[in-house]
Amino acid sequence: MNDTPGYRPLYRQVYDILVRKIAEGAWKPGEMLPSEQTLAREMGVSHGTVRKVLDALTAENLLLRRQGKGTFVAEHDQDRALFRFFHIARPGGERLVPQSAKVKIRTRPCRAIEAGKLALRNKDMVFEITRLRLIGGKPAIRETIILPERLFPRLDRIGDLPNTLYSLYQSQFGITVAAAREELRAALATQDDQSSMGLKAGTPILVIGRVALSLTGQPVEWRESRVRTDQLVYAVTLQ
Amino acid sequence: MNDTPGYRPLYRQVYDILVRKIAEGAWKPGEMLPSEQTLAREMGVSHGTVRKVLDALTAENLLLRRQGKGTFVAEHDQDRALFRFFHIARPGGERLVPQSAKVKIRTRPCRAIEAGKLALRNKDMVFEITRLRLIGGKPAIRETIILPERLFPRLDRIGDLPNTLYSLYQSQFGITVAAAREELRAALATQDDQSSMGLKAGTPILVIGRVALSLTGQPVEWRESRVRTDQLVYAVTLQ
DNA sequence: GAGTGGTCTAGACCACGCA
DNA sequence: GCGTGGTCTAGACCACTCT
Repeated sequence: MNDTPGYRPLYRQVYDILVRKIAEGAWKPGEMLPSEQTLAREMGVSHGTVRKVLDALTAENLLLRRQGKGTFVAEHDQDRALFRFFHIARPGGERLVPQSAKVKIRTRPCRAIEAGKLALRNKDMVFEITRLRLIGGKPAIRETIILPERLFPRLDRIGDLPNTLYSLYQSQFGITVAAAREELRAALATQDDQSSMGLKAGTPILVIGRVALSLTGQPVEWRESRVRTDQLVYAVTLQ
Repeated sequence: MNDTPGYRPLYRQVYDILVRKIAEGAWKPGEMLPSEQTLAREMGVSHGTVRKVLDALTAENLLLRRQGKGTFVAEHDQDRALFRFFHIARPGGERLVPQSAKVKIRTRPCRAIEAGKLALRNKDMVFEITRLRLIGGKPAIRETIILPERLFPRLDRIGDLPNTLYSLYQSQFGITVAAAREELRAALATQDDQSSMGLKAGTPILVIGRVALSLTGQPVEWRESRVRTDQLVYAVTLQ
């Protein structure tokens, strides 16, 4: 019947249906899904098959299950989810929550490199957010964030952008960041880096480029973070 | 009855038994495990419980399952496993296999910082391996690798160290690297960096520190990689 | 006590690899 | 044709949460 896979297991079909419904907002972040029994009945499959899918989605941080309570759509401002995409830490591993300062937002046509990262056409309009992030009260990261205007209508009308943007994307625009690709390299602090973060000329900094992907795999944000790493590191665990 | 977990599900017990047996070398890397049916019978649990555990171990890259053939202990020199701990790539994502050059090995007492990373006592003996890594034929990474002598007896008697050390650890010393913690920061190229990799003074480089952990969570290797990132990046996917 | 997820079982049938 | 893993089912019982 189908051509690409030739055959799709039942649990795969159930998986796709649930992901699509979550992406469409059939259940909002934080809301409870129907129980396993109910889902199984509605979809005409067994308890075990539904369970396998719910377990997989939980492992992917898309759902949250609590015994005795129910299965919930994961929210970005929850516990560990906060640090899923934030990897700056003190050497040794201690993670700190950064504050945002000097937040600016403007609208402009996207540049070629941004069009490539975000799968836009040249000159499509984007929002450009720039901000300074403080760790322990001291300037530590300078960020530029590019968002397609089409996906975030009237973003610039929002008064105060919150510290954790991904919660905003999710609650205000129905966009859940499900994955990200990052590329890291070393560079020298520019003039702007130096004045923003109080660095001397010739200081090396860590530059992190990130493409954030939605539930459907669509690129929704391009971000460049310029980090001073005299007191901080980028920490990652490989398993 | 127990205090810490209070209760350990059956599948958790089966999981622990299998990990221990693999760590002890009951089955060597590349060898086939008994079939699901056999394991279930021997352990007195059901097919489904064994299956749940084997699936989990497969997801952790500890086992490899092939329909129609069997379940095998994963090897480090297999396909995707090669890149599990190697994240240097060209911008955009293309991964290249690095070559090793100028490999040197010596024995010495460990330093305080290494003792901390590897949970050694001060002055425990370690092997220090230094090497230059070439990507596309050009010097790109300078590495220092510290190994506890106790875990790698007579490592210095091995003539040619292979390009992929983790395969060697596994095949010659029965040590499987199962996870790693990395910390990245930016630094300026040292004199040695400059002469080894042909860099100018004041060039920023990426410094990657890594502690590699065995199946049992024991730290077995400390490594520092100094990477030129004018043509390369450190690429990571967050999910 | 009712409803939820968590564990565990027993068994059926399918798809794949190999001799 | 046999043995392997892969899928799917139906049902039992346990553990947790809330009322």
